[in-house]
Amino acid sequence: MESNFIKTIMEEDLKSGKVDKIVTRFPPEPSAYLHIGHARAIIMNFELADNFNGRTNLRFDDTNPSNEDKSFVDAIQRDIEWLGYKPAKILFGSDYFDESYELAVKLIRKGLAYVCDLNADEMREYRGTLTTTGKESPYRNRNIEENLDLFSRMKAGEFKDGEKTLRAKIDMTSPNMNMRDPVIYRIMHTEHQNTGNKWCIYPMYDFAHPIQDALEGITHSLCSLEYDDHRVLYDWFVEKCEMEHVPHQYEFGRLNITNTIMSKRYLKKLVEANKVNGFDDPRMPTLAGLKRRGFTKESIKEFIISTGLSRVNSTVSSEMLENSLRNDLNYKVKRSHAVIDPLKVTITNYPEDKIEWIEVPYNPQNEALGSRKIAFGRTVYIEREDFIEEKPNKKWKRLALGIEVRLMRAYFIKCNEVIKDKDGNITELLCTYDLETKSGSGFNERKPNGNIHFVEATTSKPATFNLLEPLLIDSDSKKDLFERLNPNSWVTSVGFIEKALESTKSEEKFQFIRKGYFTTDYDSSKENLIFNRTVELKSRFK
RNA sequence: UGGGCUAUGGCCAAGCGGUUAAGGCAUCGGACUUUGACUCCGAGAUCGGAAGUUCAAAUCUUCCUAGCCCAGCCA
Repeated sequence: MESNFIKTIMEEDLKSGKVDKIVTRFPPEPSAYLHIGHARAIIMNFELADNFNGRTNLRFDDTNPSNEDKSFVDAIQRDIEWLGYKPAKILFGSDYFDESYELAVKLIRKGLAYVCDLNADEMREYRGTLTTTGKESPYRNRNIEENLDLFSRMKAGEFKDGEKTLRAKIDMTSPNMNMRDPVIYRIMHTEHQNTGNKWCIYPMYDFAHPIQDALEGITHSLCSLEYDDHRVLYDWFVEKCEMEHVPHQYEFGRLNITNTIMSKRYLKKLVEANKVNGFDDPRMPTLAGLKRRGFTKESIKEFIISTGLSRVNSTVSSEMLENSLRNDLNYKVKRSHAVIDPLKVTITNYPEDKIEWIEVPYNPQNEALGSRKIAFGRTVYIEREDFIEEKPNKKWKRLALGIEVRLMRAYFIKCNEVIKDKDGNITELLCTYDLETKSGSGFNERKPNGNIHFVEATTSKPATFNLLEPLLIDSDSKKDLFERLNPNSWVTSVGFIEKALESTKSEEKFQFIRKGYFTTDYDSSKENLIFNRTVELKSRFK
């Protein structure tokens, strides 16, 4: 990882002796699946700590049972494991409910917290606005005994939701809204995924988080920019609760990607409205979706690292993510032949029943991947887009009427005739091949007008290709999300793959030559082959 | 005169008073090529603006401008 401001801070803290070990934590709220934006937080927390031989905890931030669900904690754990990280500890905010209750009592005893009877509307009024100060709650000066009594009765369930809150007594005139007597405990008669019905009061994030960090010995508590002005509150709680260990919060900018929805709320809406097939739909920017689509953990790490870390909310172009996948897979993966949109070609001068098997390395740039044989015969399929009747210009490096191209790893073929149906659609090409031009023969008399890939008709296997594009197409507006959806985000095409791939297994990755990187989908089987196009190849054409 | 944060090529991002201002993505040239892929060469910024401090400033100061965040009993 290259230099960034947090890494610099850690180096300095280690050097000055402020800390002797870096301890970070990743604190997701289990209220949805993790997305690529979270990957920045995960990867930075783990990599930074690891860089200094420190450690990282996973702590589920489950202080609001109305949002959270066990299924999400499981999904989050799977994703982190997939990325290859092992938390030093797996914890829950709810593990600290007893301690935080005691600390709240401590604040009351110190005269720094009070039970408030204002309802939500009243509290909003009393809070003031961005430009006007707030005014003190009439309950602000209850005596300590009364506060203690009321708070224990809140805990005991004597009051209804919203009837009372516990608030920190700070400063209603502070220009920082967070300091205007923030609520630290609210009443919620809601069952918790971890603690069941033990509690009916739950701590707020601003109170719970610093305490948990302190209790856990976190040294560098990383979060996103919007918590910047919560930091004084964070420090206030650590100080007033007299925490032995003093953690520090550092904020970094969020990562956005062009054409990508990065909001939990929207992702949930897409799933709930059935606009996608669940959180792991291959079009989703969730880690689970990216995995299914074919992204590797290595590519995601490279992307995050290469994107850096700063105090700017950045929007990186999606090409950068795609590039990281291509870089990772280029030498790593088999390169095979697949025809996604087939056009039948008959080689009229090739024997009727003959099939030739030609030995071809899987990846000429990585011999370790071995080789297989590809078939050639009288009938083959090429990509429909690789043929045009009349060669439009000298740049056209594919087939055309009267033009000769090389079928990769096989022979030169020349197109002599185009067969069309009554609507004028091309249904078949009649070509001739030249025996002398066999690949590897050293034939050098003529140059073909390009090289195109193909698949032999009788030996190839039918396959479905999922051609995935961004879910979001309309970048410029603040329009409703559903109006910005790309109607072509998932186009399906039926074509053929070479025989050697017929036993491919779920998640196996390939480069289909000239067509892009593909991954065998979870639902694929030998009888029903399905591939997801992860990304296309780069192209200078067009 | 609410408060906080940010500003380096199209997009990210190093840089922390003295370097020809790293690198990646994108773009544009060119070489190579049985993938219009890969690879390889080559091209581009004086650092939001204005003043100031200094022998010397992207790096320090001041003012200005623009953008983002904050008025949940969400996180």
